[in-house]
Amino acid sequence: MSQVRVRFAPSPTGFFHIGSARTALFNWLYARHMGGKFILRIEDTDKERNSEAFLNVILDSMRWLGMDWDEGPGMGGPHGPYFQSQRTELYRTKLRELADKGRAYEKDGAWWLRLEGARSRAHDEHLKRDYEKVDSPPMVLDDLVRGRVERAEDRDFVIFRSNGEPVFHFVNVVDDIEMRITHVIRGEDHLSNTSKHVELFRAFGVEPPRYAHIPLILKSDGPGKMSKRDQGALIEEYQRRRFLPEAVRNYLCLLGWTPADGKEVLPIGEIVRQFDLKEVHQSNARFDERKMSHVNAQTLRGLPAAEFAALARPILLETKVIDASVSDARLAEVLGIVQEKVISLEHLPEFMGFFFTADFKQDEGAKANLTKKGGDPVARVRELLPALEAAEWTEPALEAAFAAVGAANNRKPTDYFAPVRFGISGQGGGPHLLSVLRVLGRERSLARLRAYAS
RNA sequence: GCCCCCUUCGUCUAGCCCGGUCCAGGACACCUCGUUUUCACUGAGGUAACUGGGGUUCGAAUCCCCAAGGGGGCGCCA
Repeated sequence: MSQVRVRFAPSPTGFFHIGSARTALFNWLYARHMGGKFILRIEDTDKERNSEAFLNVILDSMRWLGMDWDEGPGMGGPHGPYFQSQRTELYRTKLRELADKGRAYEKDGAWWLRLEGARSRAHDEHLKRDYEKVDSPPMVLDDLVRGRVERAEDRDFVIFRSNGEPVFHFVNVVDDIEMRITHVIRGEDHLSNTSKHVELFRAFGVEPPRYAHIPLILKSDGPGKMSKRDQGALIEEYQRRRFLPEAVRNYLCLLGWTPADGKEVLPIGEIVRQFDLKEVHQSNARFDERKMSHVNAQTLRGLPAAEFAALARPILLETKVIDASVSDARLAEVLGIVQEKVISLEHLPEFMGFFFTADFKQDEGAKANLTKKGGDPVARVRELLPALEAAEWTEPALEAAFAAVGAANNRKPTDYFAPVRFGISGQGGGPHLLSVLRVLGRERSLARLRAYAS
């Protein structure tokens, strides 16, 4: 069997949404799994909306998600150019080829594909009354994910507009032929178009590729498939919100495909190894950002500390939580207790800002919670302070101090936890309190608690 | 209107091809309890589904038919 060649063929509209990303991803996965080629072809035939900036939206997101292409923009390749806008001469040549064969004809200034046999609706006036069903064997498509699908194309259709430009179906097929595409993996919204495409392949006398129509991604709330306008539909949003690209990619894989062993968070190499079109689902999936967040959090936790630090430092610098003077060692100390609790890099600044400044914000919700519980947090801190001041600054010793004060005041040690946390960080949650105290350090911790208690 | 595809917990799904091991398993979310914090961590539990109706069969989530629901396509858009 010859080498697998798949392509992703977006049109640069200025958006790169999650559905396109998933289609690209499945193509990429299949190419990598099969040791084939992944081709990126830009369908920029629509001159109205076509610019370098729009193209870059796509290329940036592709790179961010780690989908590298073997042929296409910036890569070249033996079947270029990879921009349809540069292939217009080819399309004219191919149209002429069909016309010469009698498979294309002109009508109203446009060019139409003539279907074979009785199905062709010639433009003769007397046939124009339209629609009498023509008995013809349906096209049988053996789709790699949907199995046997039957559909008959029963009317001629336009392949070249009267303005001289070819239509999508035509260029798509011509390019797939020229680029030797072996498998077409695309959204189910193209399933009904496939009969047109197969007709075109046959008209050219070329064996059609194998098709795999993958399920669509539905919007998380209302009806219908996800569109550019929906919340969370654009890849760049997740980039901006500092999701890990590998986590977004991982989640996208889960929309329409399931790892055999049920382990959902896994490295891309493992996904490439396991992925197969035969296991792609047939039904549409609803997008769920909460699950994607979960995948993100899990992935974050699994990162080696050095890698986590390399991601965190620029974010903390940018948000002025730290400045360049903060050493790697100090940062590592703080990140060490933060990494397993935080769910997104986006939250890092607010989550750990208090380690680097005493001038932190007080969380109103947490504050309300403190008093709602009935106790007086300031009084608790006052009761505790002497014991902390006397304690050796290690977690076991601090723990013992909490216990002793609790016992002396007939309280649970944990009654002191929330007030202390709030006093030193202004927050209601965070890493384990004893480790926060340890990492924050004795002087800073005590100073903040004294200030809080007064 | 015509055509095509799909249909298991709220959501993502396993199981369906090769009917009994499924009073349906996992994950997210939610709830409860625990972990020396109220937490986004972590641990243990819990609520929750085979769209409906007919068949076939000793037996159906699994096979067949119909209906309903959902999605998509029907353009000189891509």
